[in-house]
Amino acid sequence: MKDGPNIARVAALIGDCARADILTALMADRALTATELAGIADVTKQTASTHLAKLVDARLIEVEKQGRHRYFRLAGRDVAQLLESLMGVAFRTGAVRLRSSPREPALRKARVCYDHLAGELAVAAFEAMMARGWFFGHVDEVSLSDAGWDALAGLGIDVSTLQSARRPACRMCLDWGERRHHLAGSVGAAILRHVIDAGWARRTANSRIVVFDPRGEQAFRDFFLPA
Amino acid sequence: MKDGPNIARVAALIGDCARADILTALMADRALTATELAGIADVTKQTASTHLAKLVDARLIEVEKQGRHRYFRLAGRDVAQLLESLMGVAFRTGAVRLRSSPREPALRKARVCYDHLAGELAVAAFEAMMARGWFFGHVDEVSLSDAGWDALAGLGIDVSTLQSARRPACRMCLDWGERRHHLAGSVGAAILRHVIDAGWARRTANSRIVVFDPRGEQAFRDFFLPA
DNA sequence: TTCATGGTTCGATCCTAGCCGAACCATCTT
DNA sequence: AAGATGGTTCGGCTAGGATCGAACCATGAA
Repeated sequence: MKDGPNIARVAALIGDCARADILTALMADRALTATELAGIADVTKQTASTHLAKLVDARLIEVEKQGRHRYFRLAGRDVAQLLESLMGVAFRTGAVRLRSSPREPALRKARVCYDHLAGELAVAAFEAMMARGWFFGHVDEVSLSDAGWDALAGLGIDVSTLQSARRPACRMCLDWGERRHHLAGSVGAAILRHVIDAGWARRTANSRIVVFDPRGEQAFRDFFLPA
Repeated sequence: MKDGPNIARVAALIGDCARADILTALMADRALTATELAGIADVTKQTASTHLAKLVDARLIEVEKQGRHRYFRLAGRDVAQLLESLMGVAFRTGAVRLRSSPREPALRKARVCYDHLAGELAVAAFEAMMARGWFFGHVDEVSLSDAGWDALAGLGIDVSTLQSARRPACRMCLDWGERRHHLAGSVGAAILRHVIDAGWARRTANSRIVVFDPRGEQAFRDFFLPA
């Protein structure tokens, strides 16, 4: 009957509550894992999994594997814009839904990601290190430069002991709070170890939050984020 | 869990094929009656009636009674914008509707696509315009050049009135029959309007076919497809 | 290695919503 | 008035798809 793009297929995908919740969350929260999204949409993991598969298949979202996690994000600007348009219309027509979502500031600031540091501090530190030329390489493959090697030695981190066949020394890891990368790999793990061992911060019992004490945060900033 | 507008409800409304067809037909800025829309969506009157009631209830379309007819139109610019966004995403993701049935030759030659001209003539005209440097830009973003501006002014089309923040003036639209692009956007719509207003061609009642009369086709070719 | 956790696949259930036939109402024509 | 046409409402049928329990695979931790 018609030619042109099939808008019904796309709209129907967004037209399910669970999937709409997922997409909306990805608009605000940047990159999230499948189980997080299942919680947000208030469905089981299985259900979320099938929804996510459909969204990926339709190229509305993209996935990035990282270890046993899968991080999902919107596939492009046009999808975000489409969602905004939808919100505009939904708002004008009075189709509003109210609920609230508290968010943990401490978790956003600094937390553990597997065995390395994540959060605002970690992202800022990584970007500063990059800017100072401590690393070279592309997105997937990053290596420590001589300058980086020396700098870390100044912290007492001996990089030579971290070289291992089993595990890359440096890796970039997508930060779900910031949607930018922070440092992973054995060097990233060594830095977290140093942060804890030097008494700059401590890990909390049953959460991933890393609590810096004021002097520790200052020391961290002095070293990684010089003005 | 979430707050904000309920986008799922709106998206689900558009997510039905019949309703999507109805909305798409209404994008051409013309008010259509219920039975016309039933024909376009290829459903019975009853079915169309319930669909239209839902769309009106959700304030996506508006209705105007006139005698025993009821004329429907889109409820606002935001709805049109939303539909365009949907088309953009649907097009990028390759969700295009296949229709393999043998085509009427008239339909293949010239027809209405939303609110602009499609078909062999439209594709040829667009390619000739490109070749003559009336446009510049990439695939997704095309703009009118000074030469194009002047040329259209020669037809009596004042491009300055077509500039709108809501809608791109020029867009490329894939012609399903030809598998090549023709011109969409407000400039494309203005050209179709001129073709009709100048008496070069007329739209048919219940189909998308555009019928050129011989002299009109000659005038169209003289202007857009000079030898 | 064994265990725990993140994620997927399968099968079955259940329910929504689209669809149409038929009857009905409303408006114009004759 | 009767007839024709545009449009709606009602009831029942049906298909598609959202959902979850359970079992399964993959990866990291102990």
